[in-house]
Amino acid sequence: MGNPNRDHEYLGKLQDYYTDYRSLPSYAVIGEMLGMASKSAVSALVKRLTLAGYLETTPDRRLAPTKRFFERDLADFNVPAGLPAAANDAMSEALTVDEYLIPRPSSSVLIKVRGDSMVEAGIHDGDIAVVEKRHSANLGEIVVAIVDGEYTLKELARDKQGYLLLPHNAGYEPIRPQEGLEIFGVMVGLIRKY
Amino acid sequence: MGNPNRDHEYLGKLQDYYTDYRSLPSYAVIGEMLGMASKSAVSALVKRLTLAGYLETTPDRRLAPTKRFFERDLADFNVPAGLPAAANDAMSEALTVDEYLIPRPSSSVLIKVRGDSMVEAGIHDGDIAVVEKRHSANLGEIVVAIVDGEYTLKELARDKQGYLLLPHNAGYEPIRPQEGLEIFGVMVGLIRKY
DNA sequence: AGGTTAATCGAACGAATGTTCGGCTGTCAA
DNA sequence: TTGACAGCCGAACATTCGTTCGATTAACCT
Repeated sequence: MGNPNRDHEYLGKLQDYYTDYRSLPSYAVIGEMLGMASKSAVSALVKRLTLAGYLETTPDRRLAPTKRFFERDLADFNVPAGLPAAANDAMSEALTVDEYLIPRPSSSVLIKVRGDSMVEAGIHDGDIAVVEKRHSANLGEIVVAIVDGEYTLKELARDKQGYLLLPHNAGYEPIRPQEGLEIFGVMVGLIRKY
Repeated sequence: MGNPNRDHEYLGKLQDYYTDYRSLPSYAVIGEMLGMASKSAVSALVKRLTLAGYLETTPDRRLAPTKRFFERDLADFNVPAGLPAAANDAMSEALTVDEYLIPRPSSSVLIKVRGDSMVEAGIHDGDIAVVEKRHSANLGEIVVAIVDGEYTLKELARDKQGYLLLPHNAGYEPIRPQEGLEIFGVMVGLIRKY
């Protein structure tokens, strides 16, 4: 072959570039970066990396990194033997916490929780709730509702008299909305910092 | 003006797109996405978003998101009554979820919580703990400790007999390490997904 | 040695890119 | 009402994009 396979090295430089700019350069610039004089060489490289699963083409024909693009060498991890199940399985395919918690940024809002009416559901004062804006919710979901002009975080429930909002704290009473119940959004995640 | 300022809405759609593809579309595609018929409108929008600090241009003239692009609006819970749509006005600050939770990536580990020994501290089975690797901890901190070769998440405490690990669940007994107590790290954050 | 194949070069090409400028329209303040 | 102005349209434009194809080079195989 013309050369030992330097694709891994090339990939590394692309990863560095993307880390710096959150964007991939054009073929011309890639060639410059990697020391290639022709764009056709870059084109071939891109084909190889695409085949290997590191790059892909968006529906509108733009070059974009795949999830695998962000994989790091296992050697970097240096895991002590017997580490408790690291959260890789939980985070599954997400590369960042942000992506894990917020799949649809435009319809999600972060809301700081005030009060202790939900402590028994593991939601404390000062926690941050990830709320997906919706006007409907299922029973049993934790929702941000607007009751008498005030925002409140409770579990959505219903009995024979209609909908009601359940706190998760023995010291609080369920709320029965007087005039209509308006749902602001549904809680889909929780963030806490110690 | 020709229109109320919809830039925030436009930004949201760009964020959604980038979340899906890790790449920004061309002006033509942006226009399609946002319902603009002319690329010049997109060009103007990009200028506005660049001025506002959400976008930037790489050294080789490619459009790229900035760090601020990934910030999320954080609303406080007791927002004054008003139209639900007006809630965006009540944003107090903005933060990036990753930086907020993981200030020191190289020394932090995500660990999935197993069991219910800490439920009364609002830590449930299946939650993900953000753990900062350290070999020492202060009393009262929640730590990942290694006891008899097993990893466990508990509060660090001490009495006249020495160190002990406190569960936060009435059904569990405190653990008194037999031979030495090894600290793996300290819990600094919590992530939960519903 | 001869043959094969992978990686690159160099040049040419049509398609797509982002910029620019004049004109239109709806909103706001005076 | 009038004027200013922000947002958008539409078209023209030079630049840059990524693709393609034939030729060249170097490692590997038999």
